[in-house]
Amino acid sequence: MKRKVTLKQIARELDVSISTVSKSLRNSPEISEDTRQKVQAFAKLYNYKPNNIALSLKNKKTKTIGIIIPEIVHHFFATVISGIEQVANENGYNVIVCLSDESFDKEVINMEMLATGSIDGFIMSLSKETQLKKDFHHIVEVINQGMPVVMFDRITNDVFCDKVIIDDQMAAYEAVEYLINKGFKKVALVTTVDYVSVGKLRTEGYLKALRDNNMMAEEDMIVKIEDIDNCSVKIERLLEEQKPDAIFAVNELFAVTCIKLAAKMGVNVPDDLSVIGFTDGIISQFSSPAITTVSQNGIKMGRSAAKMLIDRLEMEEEDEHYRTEVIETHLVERESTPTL
Amino acid sequence: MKRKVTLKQIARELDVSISTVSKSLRNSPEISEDTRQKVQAFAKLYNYKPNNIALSLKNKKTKTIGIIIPEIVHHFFATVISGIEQVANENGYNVIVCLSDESFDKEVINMEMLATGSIDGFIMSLSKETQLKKDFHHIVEVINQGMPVVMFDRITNDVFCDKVIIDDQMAAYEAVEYLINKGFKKVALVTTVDYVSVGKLRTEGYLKALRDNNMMAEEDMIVKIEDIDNCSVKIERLLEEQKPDAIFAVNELFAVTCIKLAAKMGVNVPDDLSVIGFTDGIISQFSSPAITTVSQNGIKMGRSAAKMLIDRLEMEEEDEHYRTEVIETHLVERESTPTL
DNA sequence: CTGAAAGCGCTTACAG
DNA sequence: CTGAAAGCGCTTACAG
Repeated sequence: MKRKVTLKQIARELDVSISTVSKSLRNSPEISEDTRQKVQAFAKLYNYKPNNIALSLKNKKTKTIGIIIPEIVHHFFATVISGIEQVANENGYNVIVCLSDESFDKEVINMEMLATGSIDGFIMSLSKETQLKKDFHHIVEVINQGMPVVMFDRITNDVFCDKVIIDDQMAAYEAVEYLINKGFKKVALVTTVDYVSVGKLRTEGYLKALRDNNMMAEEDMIVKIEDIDNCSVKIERLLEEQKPDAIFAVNELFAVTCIKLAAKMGVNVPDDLSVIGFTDGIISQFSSPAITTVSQNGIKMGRSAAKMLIDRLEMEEEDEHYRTEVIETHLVERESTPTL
Repeated sequence: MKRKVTLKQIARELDVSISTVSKSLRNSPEISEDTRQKVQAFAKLYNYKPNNIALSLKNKKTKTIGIIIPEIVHHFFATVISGIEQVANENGYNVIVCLSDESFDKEVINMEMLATGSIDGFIMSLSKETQLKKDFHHIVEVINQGMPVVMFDRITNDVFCDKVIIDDQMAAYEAVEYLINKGFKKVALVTTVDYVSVGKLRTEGYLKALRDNNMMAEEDMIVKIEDIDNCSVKIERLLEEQKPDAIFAVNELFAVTCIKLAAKMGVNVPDDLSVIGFTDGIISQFSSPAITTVSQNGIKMGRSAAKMLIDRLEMEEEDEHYRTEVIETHLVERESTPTL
């Protein structure tokens, strides 16, 4: 077992000073061609690599990005990480991932843990609990300490920082209008509880689309789901009692659940019922029928967030001007809506 | 903007030495009750937190685990990360994630990048290209430097280290035997190319199950898929020409693809064709019909891998004895196989 | 051209 | 009880 070699050891071995070794390896012009070559050859032989931690301490930057997301076993978030990782890698950054598990406390703990030196900046999406509590002191604090934060998807307007979002309201509006234009008269909504920012915005888009088309929004046609695990009853009741001819669901789990429950009740999708989901994930692609959905390009969101963060990290002067980037969405037509 | 406060600043502020501040905060008995309280109060007021990087350099451990996996947009791997993260968190560790993108070079680069001080140990699953090349020098090197590595799922026997796997061959054997016991006579296999270790083992399990039941393994009943994106032709040909009554697919993507293609050809699952997949992911759960599958508990594998790594990191003496943990699997019966 | 010194932020054995 | 010193591994302004 040969342990990692340090400058000190090389210096001792070659009988020169540590400074000389360091400078040689960095090709400083101060050093004679001769010693430089000698040192470099030796370093190569022993596979010397500078210690990242020492560099971080010295340079006061770690070249790593902290990501805090609610969960990773969720296609959309995995997709965003993938995008972040691409850009991070291209720029010599690493990525450290923490999961809040939708818990406020875990989000706070993770942020504090990372904020003390481990990373240069954050990319995050709020936990449900944080959105419910509307307590963002941990984020504001980090920003005040001079550490940049980029929020994506589940954001809040109460914190000033860079953001990457989609236009949730508009995207929902377009999806619902698409259904209306197909001639559907009873378009139901399956959405989240209101405190989830994106759910709320998508709900608003739904309402607006109905309004603009002179259709009444009926309370009974809207199902708000708190917890995916026991949502079946509510959806079944919707299908039975309201008999909608189309459903707009604010995520793909809701959409596929609607389709499965409909099938169980003998309601055929798309013949008797059309369904549009949100987030173009693996479920939408592979469910039968494949689900028409609002695509939300996670890779792109991740790449964009990483770019914004790195730009800010490598900026010369501080810039108090924050940007919000809106990633475009579009409707992916598949089998859960009629083809003409 | 109030920047992070350091021991030095507290010391200056309170007009004591840095050592005194440090000791006070760590409740050293050397320090008088009086100054200790004073220092602690002040530190609390200014929200002092020791700098992780400085601690890492001093202690020569970073309390972070490096994860290298082929991709993250893959339910199984996301699941494993989630399990690792749980145990890491419980033990005060962070998790740094790198993706090899199935590329040997990226795997090597990422390992070297992390190995130089950033982390205390690795948890990894090999990229396809690495398995194809059978070049593991980067892993051996890291281990020789004294940095522990735990491999999971896609492993190799050519490297000595801790491992977490399932018994792929046995699990496949059981799945195929299950089909045979149901009375199916023409059980086809949809698998990966041979160099993917888990694919190969599952293939062997399939062959053994046939053999043990006095059934002939026919070449035409076995489809080996290199690349998911253009596998349709091969599977369609299998369905058309061989008309299997059951298919064992070595992952859920293959399984769902078989079902979708069968549906397109008017072959009903499970009435005309039974399908069993592998890896109990989101696709198996939500596809229609839901897919009977060999569950491979990613969370458990992740937890176990993290536990093994942390145990080794916190072990007093070096232990040259490596363990291989086998996580149990079981068949989850769903709609793609007959119910009786 | 080379090396000693200071410093990044911390801890701890040792001296006073 | 307090503080100076050494050290983790590195870089760089400065002296010689």
